[in-house]
Amino acid sequence: MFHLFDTSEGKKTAFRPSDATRIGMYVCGPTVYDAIHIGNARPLVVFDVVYRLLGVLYGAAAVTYVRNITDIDDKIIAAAMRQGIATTQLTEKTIEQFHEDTAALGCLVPTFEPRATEYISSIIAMIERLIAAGNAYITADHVYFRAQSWSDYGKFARRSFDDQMFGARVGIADDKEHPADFVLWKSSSVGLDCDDDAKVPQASMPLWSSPWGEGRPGWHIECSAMSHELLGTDFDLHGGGQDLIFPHHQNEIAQSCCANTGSGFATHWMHNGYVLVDGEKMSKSVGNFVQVADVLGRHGLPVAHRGNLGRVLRLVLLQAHYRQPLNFASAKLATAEKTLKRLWAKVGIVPSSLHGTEGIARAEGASPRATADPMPSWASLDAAFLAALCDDLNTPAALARIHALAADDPAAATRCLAFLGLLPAIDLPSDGDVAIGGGIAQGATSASRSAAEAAESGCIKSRLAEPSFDESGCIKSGDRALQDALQLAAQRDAARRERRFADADALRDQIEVLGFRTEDSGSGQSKLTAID
RNA sequence: GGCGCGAUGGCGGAGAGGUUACGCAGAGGACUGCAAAUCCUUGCACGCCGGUUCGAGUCCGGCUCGCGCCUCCA
Repeated sequence: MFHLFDTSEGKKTAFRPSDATRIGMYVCGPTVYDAIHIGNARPLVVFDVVYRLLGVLYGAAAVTYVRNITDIDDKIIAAAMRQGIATTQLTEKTIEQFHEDTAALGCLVPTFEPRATEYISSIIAMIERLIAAGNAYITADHVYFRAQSWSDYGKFARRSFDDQMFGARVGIADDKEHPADFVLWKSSSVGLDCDDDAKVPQASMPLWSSPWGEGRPGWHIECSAMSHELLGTDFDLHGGGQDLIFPHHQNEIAQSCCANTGSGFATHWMHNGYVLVDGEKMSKSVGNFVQVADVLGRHGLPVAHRGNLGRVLRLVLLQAHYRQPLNFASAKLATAEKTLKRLWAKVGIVPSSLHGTEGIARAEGASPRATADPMPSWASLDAAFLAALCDDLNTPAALARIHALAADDPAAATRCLAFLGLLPAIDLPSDGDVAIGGGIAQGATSASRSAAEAAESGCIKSRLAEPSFDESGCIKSGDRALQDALQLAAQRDAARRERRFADADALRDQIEVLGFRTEDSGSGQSKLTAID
């Protein structure tokens, strides 16, 4: 049984779905005005593992995973204005980029990925119910949720009205009845709520008509509306970053419980810890963020090569327990890359390269374990591995188990790696909408193909006996440095054969200048590896 | 002011009242013409002060330092 630390209870509890054949899971997705950074990537990866785990425990078909896209927000409007484009143009572009990033990170595609703009009528209906019930009120420019109208307000986030420093960070709008009230709907007359110059209402603002005039929804209401539409009044698990506990999730709960009579909303809540930089929270406003695209090579690489760097970042994110703060540093990527390469080699997977350079690895003697079921069943997964994950998603312990397994049961280790989404994927589909699968089942097929292809492609052999370098067909004809290095490697092989070791060492130095490392194997075969 | 989190070996990072976490780096060995890779072996630890206990990284109390949230945030 899966045990998780439930934010609403403040302790570890058993995950008890109300109906084990219909499990609903909702995770707050991105507001699409800019590419995601590593802090945003953490919940994507963490809850992807939760999704996989629930799929294994209850059956993939039983789990409905909803991860929304917030495509209407004042920051989006402001960013689009700054760039001189329509908001939809910006959101489409950003969503495409987002899908590329999540695919590189090895995340399965959620069951539903609803967009706020597609649920405006549900949002309006919910606001109407809140007004009718006295939980919301209308001012000249806004519709507000009346926080004090719900007696449990603040309970979830453990905050009382009396103890708060209202306006600690942002100013309090003067048409509110109480500082804790929050916006459900903004009329078209209200300017942008953002830091830059576009604070006045703009003609180009996206607008929807409503009983309160033309306007746009507030921030929290869309998640309540979408989860209600797709998962129903009550569902099993709601997740997100710790910074969403208050106010976002508290407000979602308040809205949903008030608008849907008798609702308890989500029964379990999980929140991941922050990604830090030099001990401080990574955030856009501080400017200390690293985008996922930066890690993947700033779009300088073909999509096919970004996947494995995404897997490296995925490993970095899974190496710490999800509730712990994670201090990001590029050195962690280097360490994780080394760890991952070794693990793959140990279980017999040889990806062509983690980087964009034409990588060369020798596949000989290393057979892909693609026969292992890449998205294994409950029964085929190592029990200790599964137990670690079931213990509040202890991925570091699960990874330690994989290391132990790699030595004496590579096939089992490979199944675990596949389950965690840590197999190489050098040929991700570029169209993004397929990513690595439309669900757990497809994800499996695709991951298996990737592993097999990883082992088969991008390899080249240099033999002492017959130095024929293009037999594998993996050499890029246009790659001068590689061709030169291979020539030198042939000469070096000959020199070694003739025991002219001084010449051989000199040749090795020359090859290194070209960017390749020479490695000799005991069987008299040499191999080249691209130096990072 | 309120609420919450963290401190583990050189680094990262689990665990948790008595027994190897694990990874990376280091050391020694095997292998190698030399390297690399690989394999084997190995050293290194629980912020500070008290307390409970036969026994405390682990429980209790206090302290120090760092961080987060209090209506932008994943």
